[in-house]
Amino acid sequence: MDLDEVLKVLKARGLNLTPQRQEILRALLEGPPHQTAAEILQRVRRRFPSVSFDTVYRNLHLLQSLNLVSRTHFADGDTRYELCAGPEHHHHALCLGCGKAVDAAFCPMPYFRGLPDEEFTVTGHSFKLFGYCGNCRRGRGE
Amino acid sequence: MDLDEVLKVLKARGLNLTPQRQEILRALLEGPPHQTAAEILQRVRRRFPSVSFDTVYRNLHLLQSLNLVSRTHFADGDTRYELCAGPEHHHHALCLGCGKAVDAAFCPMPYFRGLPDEEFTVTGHSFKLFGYCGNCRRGRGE
DNA sequence: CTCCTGAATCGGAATGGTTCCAGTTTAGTA
DNA sequence: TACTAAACTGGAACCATTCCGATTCAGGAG
Ligand SMILES: [Mn+2]
Ligand SMILES: [Mn+2]
Ligand SMILES: [Zn+2]
Ligand SMILES: [Zn+2]
Repeated sequence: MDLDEVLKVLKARGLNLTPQRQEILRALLEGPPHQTAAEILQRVRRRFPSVSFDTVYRNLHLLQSLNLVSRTHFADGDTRYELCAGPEHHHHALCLGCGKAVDAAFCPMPYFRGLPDEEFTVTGHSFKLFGYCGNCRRGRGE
Repeated sequence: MDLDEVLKVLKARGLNLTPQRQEILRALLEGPPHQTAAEILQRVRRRFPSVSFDTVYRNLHLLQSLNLVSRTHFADGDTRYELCAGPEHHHHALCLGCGKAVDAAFCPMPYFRGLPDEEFTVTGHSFKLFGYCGNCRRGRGE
């Protein structure tokens, strides 16, 4: 997943390549994974000090609608964003001690066989694991 | 799951059985499943018009900590609560059209075999399905 | 029954992440 | 270079939830 690749998608949709928009993408590419909107804003403001929250959110929403960014609600309540390549997806294991997230390879959907007696068309799903990472487990009993 | 049963648990913990607390439980028992905090408050105020949001939230938190109430973040963003009997749990299919939730029997955890290469102790999980119920599917294409 | 005390409640203010908005700037095009 | 739709800005608005100081009350001791 590289910057030019993303820009190509945006251009294909006739979207303007503003400097702010590109800087938000750079923040997602070069910063740590799973950043909050505020963290992304802070990073973007290094180069463009006047960027507003509205701009960050507007672009994150846009990128989500293009399946270029995914949003996850973490354990501590805050919402974090990360780049994702197209329709692919992954899930997370969230540490209740330090709040960090680990990407998890497991996806439950292959095991799902449809709702037994309800008429319902499934278009998406969400799966999360909660627990304690090695560090935090040692910091507590056991 | 009946009122006296819950009250027994509370008493066992030395918690006061205030009228407001009992009325919140009645709202959960007698009202529709998956109510928001505001809906619960509205129902409780029929009998106790001066109950505050603080009281509703405080009690919902308390009941969660006792595994008597579970909280779910629904598709439209609002948070809904329901009674649950002890450590048992279930998951939900959420309609993106009307916002309604259907309880789902499927739980993915029996199929989960641990994180491949990460040291992580799993203590909980979350699973949700998104899609369209029969009604809303008809109201759209297909 | 009355008294006492920690638990619980109340009303209203504060919080914080997100969204809205009116006015201004700008990317892309001809 | 001029035009226009798209995008940006700054700050206000929103709204579910939390916080807080003052007040009331449930349950137990005497
Ligand atoms: Mn991830
Ligand atoms: Mn349910
Ligand atoms: Zn999946
Ligand atoms: Zn489960």
